[in-house]
Amino acid sequence: MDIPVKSAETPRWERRKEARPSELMDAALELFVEKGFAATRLDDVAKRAGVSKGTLYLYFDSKEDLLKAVVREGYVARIADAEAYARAFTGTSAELLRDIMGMWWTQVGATPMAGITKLMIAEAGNFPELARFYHDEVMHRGMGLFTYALQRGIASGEFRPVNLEHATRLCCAPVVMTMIWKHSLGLCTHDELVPEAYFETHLDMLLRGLRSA
Amino acid sequence: MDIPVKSAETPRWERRKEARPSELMDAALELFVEKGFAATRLDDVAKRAGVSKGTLYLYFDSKEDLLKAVVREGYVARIADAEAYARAFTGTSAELLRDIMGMWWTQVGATPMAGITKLMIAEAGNFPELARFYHDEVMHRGMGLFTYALQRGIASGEFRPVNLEHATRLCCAPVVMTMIWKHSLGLCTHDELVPEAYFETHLDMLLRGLRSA
Amino acid sequence: MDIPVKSAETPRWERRKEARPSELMDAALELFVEKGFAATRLDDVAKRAGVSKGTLYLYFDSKEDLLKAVVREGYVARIADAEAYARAFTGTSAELLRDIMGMWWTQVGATPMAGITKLMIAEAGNFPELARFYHDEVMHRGMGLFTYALQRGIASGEFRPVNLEHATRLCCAPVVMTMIWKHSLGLCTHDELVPEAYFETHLDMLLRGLRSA
Amino acid sequence: MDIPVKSAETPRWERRKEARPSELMDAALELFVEKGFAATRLDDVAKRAGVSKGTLYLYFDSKEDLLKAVVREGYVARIADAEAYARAFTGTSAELLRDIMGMWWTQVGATPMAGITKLMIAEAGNFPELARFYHDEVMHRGMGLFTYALQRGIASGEFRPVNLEHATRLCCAPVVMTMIWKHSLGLCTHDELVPEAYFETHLDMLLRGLRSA
DNA sequence: AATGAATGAGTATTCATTCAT
DNA sequence: CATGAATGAATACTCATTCAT
Repeated sequence: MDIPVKSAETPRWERRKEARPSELMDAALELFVEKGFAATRLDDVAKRAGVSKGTLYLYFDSKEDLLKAVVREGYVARIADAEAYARAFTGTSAELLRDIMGMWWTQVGATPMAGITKLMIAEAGNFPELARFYHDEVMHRGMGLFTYALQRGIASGEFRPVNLEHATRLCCAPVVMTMIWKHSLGLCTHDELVPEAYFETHLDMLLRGLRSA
Repeated sequence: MDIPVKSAETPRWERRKEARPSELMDAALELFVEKGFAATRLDDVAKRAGVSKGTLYLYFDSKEDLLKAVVREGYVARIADAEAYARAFTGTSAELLRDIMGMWWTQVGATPMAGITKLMIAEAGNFPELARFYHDEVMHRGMGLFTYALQRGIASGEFRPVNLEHATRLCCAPVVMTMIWKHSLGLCTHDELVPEAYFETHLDMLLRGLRSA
Repeated sequence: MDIPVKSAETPRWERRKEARPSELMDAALELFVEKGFAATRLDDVAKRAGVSKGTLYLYFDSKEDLLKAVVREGYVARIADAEAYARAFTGTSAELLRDIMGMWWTQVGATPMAGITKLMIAEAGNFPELARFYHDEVMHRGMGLFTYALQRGIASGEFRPVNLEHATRLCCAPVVMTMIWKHSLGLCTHDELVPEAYFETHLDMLLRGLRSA
Repeated sequence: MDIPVKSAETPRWERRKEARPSELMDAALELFVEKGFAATRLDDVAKRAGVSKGTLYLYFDSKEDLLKAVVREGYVARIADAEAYARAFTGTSAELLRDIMGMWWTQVGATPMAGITKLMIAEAGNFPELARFYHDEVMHRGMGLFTYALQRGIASGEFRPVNLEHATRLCCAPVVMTMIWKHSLGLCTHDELVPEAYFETHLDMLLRGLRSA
């Protein structure tokens, strides 16, 4: 049994109990988004996080469990923040729509986490339970924010009465599409699209469409 | 992929010889869309098409080749038809927008082929070449139809001048999102959404936003 | 994609659909007996049977399934034969005992299958379902043969009345022990023991103990 | 394996310091016997002993070393006691046989240590050196006790002359089998067998078989 | 053309062992 | 002494691909 000589500067490992899970989830997020669930090797996740493969299993029961953690961790807090913001908002509903959309893009759409949406779309068929969680806790609640703003504007007479379900989706679709696009087909083109400007146009058109009278 | 010339007599057991490739692609399409590329087993594709796994390799060089064929097959001729339709159109640009959207939904969005879009989004990262093909030959040309209609309306004074790139995307986003939704998260809920009605609202809002003056 | 040049004399594989399962079970029996269940690698089983690891999975669902097949296959037919023999036997009960014991040793004890007994003892804790099968279908039925002979001898007055349960076990124990011994501790000594002679002594002593009056 | 000298004062938390090795061996014995060597996880051994996995390595060099310690520990002194008892015995040889068998069962067979026999049978193939130790120091010496009693009885004319090797094994087989049974297949049935009564029958039959004249 | 038995590279997962704290 | 986070070698199992029939 040979005991390897340890070099002074590279300890074989280091205790990181608290930091590990999020380091691992960060690494996993990047790879899952880039390659998809199946094509991501746990070896690579571990390597990117700078640990051995075995270490992954100290924190997550399985590859699927890791995916779940990434998805759950990524979103929920952010949505709750936005809900609180909306409830406390006192300006016009048009401003509220603009703010929600802006926060969504800044805090999610422009971050690596936007890839989660693409991921969930790709894997919904393979993880029905997770898909339902994502649908209920992320998509539905996220869309609820827009429904709230629209309803608020209609109630105040700021907007004309419209089908809420439809209008909600019309608010979200361009944002979601942009997030998805960035992580899929957008990878193979050199888009000139500036999301912020695009969303300005979106809001402009939308508000014209919602204007009462 | 050479498809053999069919001999003059057609004994019963040979009946389907030239139908094989598309039967296989149909089976593959369903499974790729449902499970994703990696999670689809060629065993299952073959079983669904009622042939043995070996037979797949008579028609396709590899799993990847099958995916490419499925994607390429999916869009053949349809866009060209729509392009011809648009060029020949003589009504208002609003009507043209409505027609293009309607055809797109009817001929693609409402068919299993809508799943290809989801598929490409999921696999774009792993098959850049295929993604580029899909982007250039399908998405870009498809979006070009809307750009054409918008440009036509602006030129005629029917629409106010808007950023064409942005407006094009705003036209498409709700349709693409609906196609994707149907094949992913939509699977785990019982949506009440009626696409046709939704697109009516979409057009209504859009045209209000485009109205000149 | 390089296609390897095939050498004339070693086809990469050969169709053996009928013969495969028993070839694989033979190989597995040897290794399971020699090394135990856990220490046997399926790679080695495959190699010993002259096939690839994947081929194993064409015939058996899992390592555990392979073990079950080996155990089931090994025994049941032999027991049924012996039961038929006993029922049809017309000589003295002492002769029947001797014959049963002789057949048991010749057809099982002296063959590699004796190792299954050792295997089941080692793995009973890990495969309760299999252990129960073995207990019910092999041990219990095997012991039943001796019970039958003893009962027959007592009924005819050839043997004195004895506790049947105890006597049955006393008949079997030396035979089972010899089988187990051969495949465990016996491996590390150079036993002079000649099983046939030992069983002669066993029968001689046993029959003295059973003699009526 | 060095057991550190215990310091004079014994604070409460140190109380068990010198008991550790045997607590660990007790835990290991139970698990090795129940699951076999390979299927026993050191994590579980440590948990059952109420220590961390690392602690195991303070006392034992490896899993194999632990097994060796468990086996060696199991028999210590007991055989020597029985040998002394036999040498000093002054009654009939039949009584001596009964006593030896009774002590063996009471002090070993009926205790968890009986499981060691099963363990060695299961693992003899994988640990030849340990198997040889167990064979020489336990089985052979244990059987020697019966050989001694038999020889004594033949010399005194109490027993008829028999093949000593054979008779010794015939004495032991039912006892060993009962120990093994209890820890393997016996686990999956509700045996009515009362070992003490069974051994009475065994001795009765045996002595009838040994009776001179 | 079609089959399906056989292959073997690829990967998720386990667990004995190490060692900084 | 004791801990438990970290390691990485080992292995069961999967599945795209091949090719004799």
